[in-house]
Amino acid sequence: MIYLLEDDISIQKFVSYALVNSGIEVKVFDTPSEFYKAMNEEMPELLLLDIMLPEEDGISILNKLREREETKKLPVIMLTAKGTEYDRIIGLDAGADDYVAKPFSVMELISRIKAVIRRSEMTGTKKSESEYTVGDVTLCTVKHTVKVKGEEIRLTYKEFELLSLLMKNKEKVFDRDELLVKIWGYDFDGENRTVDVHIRTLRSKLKEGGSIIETVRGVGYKVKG
Amino acid sequence: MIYLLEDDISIQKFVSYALVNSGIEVKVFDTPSEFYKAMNEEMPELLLLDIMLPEEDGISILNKLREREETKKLPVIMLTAKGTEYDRIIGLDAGADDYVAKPFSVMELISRIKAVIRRSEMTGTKKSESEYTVGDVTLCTVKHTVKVKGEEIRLTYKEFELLSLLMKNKEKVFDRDELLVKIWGYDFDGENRTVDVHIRTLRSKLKEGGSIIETVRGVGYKVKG
DNA sequence: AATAATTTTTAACATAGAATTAACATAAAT
DNA sequence: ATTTATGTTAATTCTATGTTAAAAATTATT
Repeated sequence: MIYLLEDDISIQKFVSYALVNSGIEVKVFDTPSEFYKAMNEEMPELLLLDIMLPEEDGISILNKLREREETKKLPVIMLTAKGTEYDRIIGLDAGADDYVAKPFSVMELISRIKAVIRRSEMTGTKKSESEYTVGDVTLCTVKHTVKVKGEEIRLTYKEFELLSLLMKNKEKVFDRDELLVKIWGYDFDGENRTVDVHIRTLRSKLKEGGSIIETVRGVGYKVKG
Repeated sequence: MIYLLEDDISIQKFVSYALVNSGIEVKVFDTPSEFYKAMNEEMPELLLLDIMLPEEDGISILNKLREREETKKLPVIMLTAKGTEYDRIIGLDAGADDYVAKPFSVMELISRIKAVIRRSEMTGTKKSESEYTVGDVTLCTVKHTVKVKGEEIRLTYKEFELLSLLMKNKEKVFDRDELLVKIWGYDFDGENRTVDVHIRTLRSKLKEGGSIIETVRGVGYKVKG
């Protein structure tokens, strides 16, 4: 779950459309107060924060977040109006993890979000957050490695993403279209069955560990818990 | 992690921008009291200390630091207002490791910081923190040397920084943008592929040792553990 | 200041590796 | 038994990275 704090409606629409299409959940807030309220209920994985906002500017919000222990390490990407050097500096100064200058492309935003999340998983050094184990299979997002009974398995990019998504959400069934959107992106217009082939190579590469991936006939695939 | 104790906002911004761009973490403090509080929680690698401060001047702070056993050897660089001979002398006298006169350039500051840290690593004789070995490759940040099977390899600045970052974080995958930010700086707006070329020359210079650098297809590079 | 040497970056092309498709095989459901 | 969904395989297409050399920028030298 990602939070977007942005008052400009057109950007709100653009961003949430882009993210939802990429299988990323978003909650949008117009004002800092709404955002603060939500933060007390559920913590997002990442915050997209506009610099120019009503009530209170983005930098000030960021500073507050960095002061509180619970939000100190929350990954934040700043959305800056024109990518001016000044915005850049103060954004970074306050400890943003990245910044994106408007106007930005969907692709750029998505890849930055993914990169920041990967990095934050890394620096968190919370093994718990970067390492997932199911049965004999252990996956580490930081090192980008997968081990089955201690033996390292070489996976390609898509294979890794696929396994990683399934393992992070074990027990949950993903249908093929969902997987396509989340891993291949909304603009992928290829065959559905591509997923099957990847599942097949995954199972075969994981050997004994391959049995953690279950076929849910008529629906899709899941990793059993 | 470096601490900056400085009340002038423009210098705060300038310095932290410069450091973050060079992949150095900074925490900024406006007042001595904030700084002292932080010192009890986490000790920095180095302190950038302005001479003119509210509450208590820099020289006095430095003297206090030198009195306490835990902070006796903390590397300190003084920031002096005009670089007058007078400030210079008392700053050094109190045991600063270096001083930099405002206004200073980014490059100057960075290189001084690195020099002071390098020296302090040296006298500390903490081999553990200045020398890294992976496979046949040994890198020493103090001497700024790299050896493969005992044979010394000449690396350029960027090559060294790159190898050093990867070796200090072995197993961790860095994507190209991350490497660009950490080594080239935030404002580098060149090609992504520049990284590849440096990786290539590194591998080739390291000969047999080059195999410690792994390509993680679709993501970036890492040094295998 | 001019020149030479070195380092860094860009750009173009080559290649290895991965993703996709399509065709056929097999197993589950009706 | 027939239909439908998934498994399997291998050829094809596409993409990321490797590689090279030249241009640009930086630094050292005269």
